[in-house]
Amino acid sequence: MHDSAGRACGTPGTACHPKERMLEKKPRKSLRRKSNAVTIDAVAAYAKVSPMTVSRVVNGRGTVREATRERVERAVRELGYTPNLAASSLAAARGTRIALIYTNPSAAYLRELLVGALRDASRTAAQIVIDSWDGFDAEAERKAARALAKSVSGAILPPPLCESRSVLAEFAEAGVPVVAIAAGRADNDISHVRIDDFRASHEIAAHLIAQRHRRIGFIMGHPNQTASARRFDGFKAALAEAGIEFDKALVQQGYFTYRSGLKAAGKLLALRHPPTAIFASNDDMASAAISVAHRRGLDVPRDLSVVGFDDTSAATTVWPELTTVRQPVAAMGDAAVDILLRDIRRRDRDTRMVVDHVMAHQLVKRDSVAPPAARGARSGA
Amino acid sequence: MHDSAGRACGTPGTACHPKERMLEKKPRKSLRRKSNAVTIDAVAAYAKVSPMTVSRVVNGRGTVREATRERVERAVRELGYTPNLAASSLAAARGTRIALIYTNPSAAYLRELLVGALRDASRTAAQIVIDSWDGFDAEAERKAARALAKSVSGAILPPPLCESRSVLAEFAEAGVPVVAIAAGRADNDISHVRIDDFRASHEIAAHLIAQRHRRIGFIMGHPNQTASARRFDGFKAALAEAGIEFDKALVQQGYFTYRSGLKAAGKLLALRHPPTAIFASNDDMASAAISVAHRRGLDVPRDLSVVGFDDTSAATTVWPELTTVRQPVAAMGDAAVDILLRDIRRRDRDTRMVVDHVMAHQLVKRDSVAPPAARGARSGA
DNA sequence: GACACGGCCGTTATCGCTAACATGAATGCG
DNA sequence: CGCATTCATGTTAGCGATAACGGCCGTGTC
Repeated sequence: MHDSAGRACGTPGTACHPKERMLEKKPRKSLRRKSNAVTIDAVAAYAKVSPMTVSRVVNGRGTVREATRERVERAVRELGYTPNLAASSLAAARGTRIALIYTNPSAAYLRELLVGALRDASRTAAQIVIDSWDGFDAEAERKAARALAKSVSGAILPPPLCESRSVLAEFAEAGVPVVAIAAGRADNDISHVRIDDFRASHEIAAHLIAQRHRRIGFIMGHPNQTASARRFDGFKAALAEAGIEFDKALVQQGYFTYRSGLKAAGKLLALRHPPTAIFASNDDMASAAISVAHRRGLDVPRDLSVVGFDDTSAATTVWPELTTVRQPVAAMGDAAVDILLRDIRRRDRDTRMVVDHVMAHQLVKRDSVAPPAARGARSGA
Repeated sequence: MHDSAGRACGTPGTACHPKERMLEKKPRKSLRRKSNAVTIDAVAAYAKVSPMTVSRVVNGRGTVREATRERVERAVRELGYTPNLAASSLAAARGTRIALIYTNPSAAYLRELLVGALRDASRTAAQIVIDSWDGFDAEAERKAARALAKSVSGAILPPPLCESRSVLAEFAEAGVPVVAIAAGRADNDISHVRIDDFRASHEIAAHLIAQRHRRIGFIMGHPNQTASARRFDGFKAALAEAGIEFDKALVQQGYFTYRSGLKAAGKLLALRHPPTAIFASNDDMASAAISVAHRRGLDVPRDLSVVGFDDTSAATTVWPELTTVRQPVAAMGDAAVDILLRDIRRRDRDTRMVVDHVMAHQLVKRDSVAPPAARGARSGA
């Protein structure tokens, strides 16, 4: 059936005749070779083993006798061998294509994620393909997921996509492993890379409290993202721990947009007893809060402290610069690719590998926080 | 000498016996395949051509009849084919790695550029490696360039790196083609992808003038970027054309940062005869201008119109949203990769290919511009 | 002592793609 | 009209690595 192979074997003078074979081995000179890099064959010859054994040693897979391993390792070292990633991932046939899908996320956020993902991808010869599903409705998303699942062997889903059950289901059905970035709660079926939103939120709220703030306004994140609730919980916990009564008049709904932050901050500052600090669930809304404060003639941080969340570029393009929580987004992208690759590789087993990778966040103190002014200072100014 | 090979051939029952070989050929059915991705063979079959022809079409190399090309292109589209990067670069043995280097650019800008570059890269099986040279001095840049030139076969340089003579020289010496993104003036030795800053600036200034603005403040861009001067020239040309006398008191130096915009706008609005509109050389500085206006109790656009430049995400995260000039940054990234690949491919000739690709910009009208209020309206409010 | 079993390592056949060469048709030229 | 050329496409042979499989050999096991 495989006609070229058949023909080759029926033809005299080819590989099928041992004697002739040896002869024709002579004119074998790679007319193709361009790179002068050392290959696995060179190492194999040097160590007097087969290329396969070298591969086993290099990848630490399979069983190799200690003496052999050492011989190979020495050869690798002495020849300065570096595996060709392209060849490796081709041969391993491990689908090496990973989708990164986004739907209108914060620009800064996506950029960081891409930077991270790419850094890892170029190390491991993985291929990132990005896809924008801006403005897709649920049905379109489902379709796109189904189509994409056919051509990639892994997918990275930043928020808010990672919360979409139907998209997740589509990938799961196709057997394509998925990593959710920064989803608030761990879903048991898929891998996650995230920070501990609760602890981070708790920390920054505690920072505000340590500066003697007692009336702290809170601007919530989008209700369809679980991270929002986590951040709110962390805030409340910090309050409770400090023995501060939770005042729900100081909480406003936001949607992670500058616009929504404007509205929420406006309401907060129009209160008869306005807060002395505002904790916004992301940097965009925190920027908006600063803008509103300025418009009302308040100085930040003297009259009002403001903190954000994420440490996106918005945090440093406003003035004063925001105190916020840094998410290591680039590292998260890196980690996501790593997890996916690992999972894809061990696809032989039926065991799907699910990891929940929680990364360290960092409280970044900048200029938007100060102790509250003495009572009456504002009207006196 | 090669003892393992010798042993194998002397051993009975192995590949050296033709008969046995034929028998074992039967059960040959790709036991290997794991990825269900669309391959070049699938496309070839669908388009009823050989894989080689598909390769030619996808890579734009060699000669293919127009009709055939279209058939293949349709097949590619309908099957959703994406070339396998690993296989491609393995076969071609061609360095297919392209560096994208950045030094602290606007986040939104880089993201767009990456998105564009990657889109093309995944189409053409190129591999993008990104590198950050944040905070490098001239010497460090030179060193990094030299090192990088050894491992990549092309480089994309967004501003301000594309203005660095020494970096350019380093790549040129190594024979690595370079594409400068959005450099203001075309350098004759390297390829460029940019918009016509002069015309774009002229256009948006004319828009302001058409709204009957006569006193227009201008915030300049960073003096070390040639695009800044181009934008300034376009502004002045529009003024001259409308017969408006150029008033240098209405021009302030800026540095493309929010912070510098704050200062410049502050000076402009503190003037005895403040402008009725401000033209900032980028969106960040325009956002700052809005912030300053708000702090002074001015309504935008009623009391002050503001326009920006670039249409980065900053343009839509402020309120009111900015009227600005849209640079097709993603498309520019795409184009840059394309140019590089084309150049790399025809490396056989000694002719270096230099192109100057000027892309179309677009005036985006949003809510930050209105005709100037009647004199005295502000104090009356 | 025959047979099963598992550690160690070699052979083979690809992975998906493309450089180089081969082929065949259309065209040019004297 | 024959033969060189060019154009358009197919064929062959790998690129450098690994999965799958099988052979050899020492160890148990009954």
